[in-house]
Parts: sequence; C-alpha cells; structure tokens
Amino acid sequence: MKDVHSQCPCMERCPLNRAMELIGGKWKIQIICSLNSNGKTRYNAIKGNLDGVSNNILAKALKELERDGFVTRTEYMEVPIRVEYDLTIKSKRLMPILEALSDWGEENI
Amino acid sequence: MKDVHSQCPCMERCPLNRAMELIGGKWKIQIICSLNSNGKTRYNAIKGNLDGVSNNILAKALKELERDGFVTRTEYMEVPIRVEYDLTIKSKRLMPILEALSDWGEENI
DNA sequence: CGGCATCCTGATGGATACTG
DNA sequence: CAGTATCCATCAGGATGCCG
Repeated sequence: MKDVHSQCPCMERCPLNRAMELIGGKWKIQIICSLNSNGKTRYNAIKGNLDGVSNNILAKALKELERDGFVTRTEYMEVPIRVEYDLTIKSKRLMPILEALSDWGEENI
Repeated sequence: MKDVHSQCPCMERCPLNRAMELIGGKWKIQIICSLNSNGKTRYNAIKGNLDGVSNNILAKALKELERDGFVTRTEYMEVPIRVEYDLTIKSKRLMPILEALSDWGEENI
C-alpha cells in the first residue's frame, strides 16, 4: 500500500519542526558546537568563542538551551562567581546528526 | 593529539550553519517533507498540504528552495498554466538526516 | 493557475550601560 | 564574573488584492 500522506507529515507539532525550532536560533548551533569541542566552559569563554555575540543574546540563548534540556548550568559559589555550561546527554546524542548535516553541507553547498 | 578548537568550529561560514540557514525558514522543512511524501506536486497542491501558508510566503520559500538547489520547478505550457515542483537529488540525500533528526526529536522532546 | 506588489506587524537580534 | 535592563533596528513572516 502506498504512502497515504496527502497532508505533509510535518503539519501539527512534528518532532522535526520542533527540533528545528529549538536549535534554530542564530547562535545555538555555535554554542552547542563550542561546548562539544571544548567541554565544560565558562560563560565568558563561550562568549570569546562566539565572535560578535552580545551578552544580551548569549544569556538568552543559554537560558533557552538550558530550559530545553540542551545544556546544564553549574554555579560555583566562589568570588567572583564562576558559572560553567556543559552539554547534556541529549545534546550529545544530537551531535552525530549535526555532523551528518555538516557533511551534507560540505558536499552540497 | 587533542582537538585544537578553542574557537567554535562553527564560526565563519561553516557548512552546518549554512545548511541550517538554508532549511531554517518557517515552511521549508514542511515543503521538503511534503514533496518527499507526495513526489512531484503542483503549486496549489503544496499550498493545500501546508496549512495556513499564504501565497506570498509560499512563493518566496519555493523560489529560495529552487535557487538553493533543493527543488526543481517545471512549467507546463498549458492553459491554465501548470507548475510542478519536485525534490532534487541533493534534497533526497538530505532526507535520511532529517529523518534522524526527527527520530531524535521524538525521543528527546 | 500560479504567482507578484504592497503594506504591515511581531519576533529576533543587537548596542550600550549597569548590577549582584 | 556573569549576567540584566533598556532601547533600538531589522526582517522574516503574513494579510490582502491584483495580474499574466
């Protein structure tokens, strides 16, 4: 029997669209890639790795990524305060897919 | 030798970010999924499959997808005119990755 | 039928300054 | 150090109507 989709399977809240929304922000992929390359990283270090991002935007993106379960935020009660971000398992499971997408991009763009 | 990326590998024009830009538009994934499910499809049929899209936006998205090599546009000189869109090989090679991302989304969102 | 022209609006992104 | 607060710019996305 043939595919019965006359409607796009991506209507409603399909997981693909949802995923795209979650990682689709301007800096989110960069943040995830940076954490993946460098491991646990402090706020200002992330900022240094992302050329041109402002505090406003970076903080907002990190907060969303944390809310959506992509990164963890750990606060160390030192003076001055130290905050480190890291990828969650969930993000790590995403990496091979992002790498596949990257490879696709290299060959097709 | 360990990874030397202190800078995020996604700076500059990395293929991953570029890919995300190309397929990141609000309707583009839906369009691609629809064409993948249904094959060669007419303009108005695509519009019917995408709930709530306006002509303006759909035409713009299709034009961009065509420009970026994701879809082909074939005009049949009939009256009234018939136009059909279809996926390119490039898009078809993208599908397994999108499906992987979709699977990831299903398990992780 | 398959669009394009026009105008509009909200969300996203950003610069700058300031604070616990 | 790691953010907020504020204000501003841009633009993707959308409603509507018209055209070849």
